Amino acid sequence: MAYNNLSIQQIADSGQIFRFNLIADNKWELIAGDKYWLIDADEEIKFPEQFWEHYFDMETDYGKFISEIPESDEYLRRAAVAAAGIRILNQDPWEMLISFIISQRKSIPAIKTGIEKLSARFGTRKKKPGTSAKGQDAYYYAFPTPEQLSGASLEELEECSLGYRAPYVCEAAGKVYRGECDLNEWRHLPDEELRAKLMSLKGVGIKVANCVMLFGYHRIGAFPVDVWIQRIMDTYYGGAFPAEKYQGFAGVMQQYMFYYERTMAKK
DNA sequence: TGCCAGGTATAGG
DNA sequence: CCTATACATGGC
Repeated sequence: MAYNNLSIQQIADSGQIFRFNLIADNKWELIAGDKYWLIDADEEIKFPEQFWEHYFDMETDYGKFISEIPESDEYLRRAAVAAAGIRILNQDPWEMLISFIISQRKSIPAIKTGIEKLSARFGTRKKKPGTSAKGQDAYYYAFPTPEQLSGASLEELEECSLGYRAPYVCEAAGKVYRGECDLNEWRHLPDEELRAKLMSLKGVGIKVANCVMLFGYHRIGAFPVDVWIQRIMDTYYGGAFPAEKYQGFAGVMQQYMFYYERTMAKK
């Protein structure tokens, strides 16, 4: 069966995930935590396990969100049409926390490089399932666990192009590994308390906290404001996006705008 | 080749 | 409370 509101390319380019890359014509490689999936976008999408179906949030109707956009908001309408295949993935809070700490003041390609270096250095090497790849290409590196990353020295972290963020990653890894920050327990917290917990970590401000909430805890009401979203708000919304119109799912609109604006900028 | 990147911590007013 | 500034390093 074919699915609604599902575009591999749009999701891979949406900025919510950093280990989802085009490796050949319509062939995409996706690594989430310690899992790997080689997707052939020429074929009809078939989820290899239930894990991936939930990961892609297939239980949620995104058409319903789009239908909530008023006709009067022409900009958001256009954005939603252009980005209608985006879904908010159910990613791992730990991976999102580290990834978005790294993301500050970095370009998306540079973020990806840093995460790959971290994974190659501290993550577990695993065989790629479902491919005939040979040699080095037959393996991938899982995202490092808190235990693996907390074992890294500050110097080793710096060698992964983390720059001034290395101490932030070091501290977060230690606190999570030692259980001072129980990211799974935090799943039960209401939004405000969760945000406060995240921001108690050094290197996590309001924007990174909102990204971890949106992408790692699936709090789709969270609305991260970065330079792109700020520019959009200034240009089209007089400085403030009317998030109250999208109670509980403003983060979906954020993704539509972020993707659309960046796609337009490339042309 | 320089400029800038999915921001944040910190100091000073 | 609010604003200005420094910050490491890669990618284009």
